[in-house]
Amino acid sequence: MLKEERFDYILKKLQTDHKVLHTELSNDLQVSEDTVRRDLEVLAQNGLLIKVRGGAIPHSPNPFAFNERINIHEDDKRAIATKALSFLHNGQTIIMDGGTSTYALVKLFPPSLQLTVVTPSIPIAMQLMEHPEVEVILTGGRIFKSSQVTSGLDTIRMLEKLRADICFMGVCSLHTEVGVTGPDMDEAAVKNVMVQSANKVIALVTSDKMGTAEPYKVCNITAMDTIITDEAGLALAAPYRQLGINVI
Amino acid sequence: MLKEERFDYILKKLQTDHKVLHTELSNDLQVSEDTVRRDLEVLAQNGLLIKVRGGAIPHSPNPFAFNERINIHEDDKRAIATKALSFLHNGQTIIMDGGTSTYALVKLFPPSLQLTVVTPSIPIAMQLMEHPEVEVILTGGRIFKSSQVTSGLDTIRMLEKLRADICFMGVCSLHTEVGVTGPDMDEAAVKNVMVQSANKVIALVTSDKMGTAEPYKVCNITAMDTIITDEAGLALAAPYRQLGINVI
DNA sequence: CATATTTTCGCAGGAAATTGCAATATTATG
DNA sequence: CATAATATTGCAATTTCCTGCGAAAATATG
Repeated sequence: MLKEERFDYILKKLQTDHKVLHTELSNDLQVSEDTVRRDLEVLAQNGLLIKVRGGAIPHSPNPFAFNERINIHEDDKRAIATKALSFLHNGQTIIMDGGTSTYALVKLFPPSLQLTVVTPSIPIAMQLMEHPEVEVILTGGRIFKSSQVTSGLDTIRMLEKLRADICFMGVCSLHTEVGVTGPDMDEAAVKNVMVQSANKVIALVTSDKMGTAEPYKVCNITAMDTIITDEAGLALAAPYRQLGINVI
Repeated sequence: MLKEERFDYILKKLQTDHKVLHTELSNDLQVSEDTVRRDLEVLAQNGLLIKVRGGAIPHSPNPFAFNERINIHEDDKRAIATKALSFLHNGQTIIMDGGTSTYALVKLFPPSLQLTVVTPSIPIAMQLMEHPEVEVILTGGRIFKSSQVTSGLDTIRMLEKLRADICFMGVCSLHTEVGVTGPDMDEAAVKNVMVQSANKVIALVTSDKMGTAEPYKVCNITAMDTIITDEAGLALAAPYRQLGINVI
């Protein structure tokens, strides 16, 4: 067995279990614990995990913002993303907002899908770089380390010039009267431009975001064409539907 | 059996098995392990696979997957990066070109360094997102999947508006007469703007890039203020020094 | 067709990397 | 503080890698 295969195994196990133990790995890989320890040492030096006594834990590139949230409503988000897939067709230009729901969506892109994706999100851009058919355009600007998106005037300027078929909106609070809101002024401004630059706006929201509001307004709720949510969210769908919004 | 047939077999096996071993290939192809090793050497140089101890693994489409990053520990690049560090001071605005040499440099940033870094490189942006003090500005534009940088008009426009203290140039060929050249037209145009937007230009080049040229011109060699290179590169320094360029 | 040149390939021996083991230090925990 | 678990270090056995060399095959050249 090649050393690289062990690395692969360790990293995969780390991703699913969120921790690895010397003893377990020694068993799984049929090598001594010393070798496991040395493997972890190498991986740690490359920033791929963090060694701790007895084993190792994952190293989120961005401490506790993005990668933490990603596992919280994993199933819900995947369900939402699966519904969203049916809106995508070859040749479209898509604006993909940042956030874990939209990230879950691009992870589900079938390899044959041909799209142009415009996004301010670095994780989404990275994910799509592995995709053979998708053209990726990253909006420029200052990086917000907590949410791993670019923001600011440059971002807005690039989006303004754009005309997209669909905009998928990520993390936002939805409220029938307050509209779509976010926690950051700059990001809210960016989202606002996204909405304006797309023919159709689809919000991906877990139920815990529905009926809530945050300080900065993105747009009116009627700017949304479709809201895709989870089981619990559907129970709250009635008032949105009355406004003519498609909730699925 | 022709060499090309062996290549074919190796690549096919690599695709199905996700790894190949010297011993296995030697058996399958009925040639010595030395020959297998030389074959893998050729394939690796053409970027078709990655040699590892005992065999080879596929060239992962995922850009900075573990196996790629791990081999970045080339001493030359780290030595170059270490020299470059001394040019950095708190408060500066830096343009950081893409490439493995510049990537090696940002990996060495001490945690206390306070900079604003403007870059078209996604790996560099990702690396710096983990840095507590560095402000990161990513230039927007279409992503070139092979080199992991943004390029195009939007990139140029963002860089044009900028005034940076230093620009660190990455992968480029240097030639005393032809100047600085690169393999891609768009990227060369972007690099050209980088050079113009910085007060001082520092090239990070391994010796194998010195005295060579590629199709697209970035700028004259005299636009470089300093060239940082490895041991072997210093031996080729004389003609550059005669032009008033600091070579270290 | 004969000869020269280049390419390919296997082999040998020394260099380097990998791995497991044992001895020793360090840390956690009651 | 004592004891057990875990880490580190040095070392040796093994495997793998690299280099130079020569033989054979392929190719070029007159």
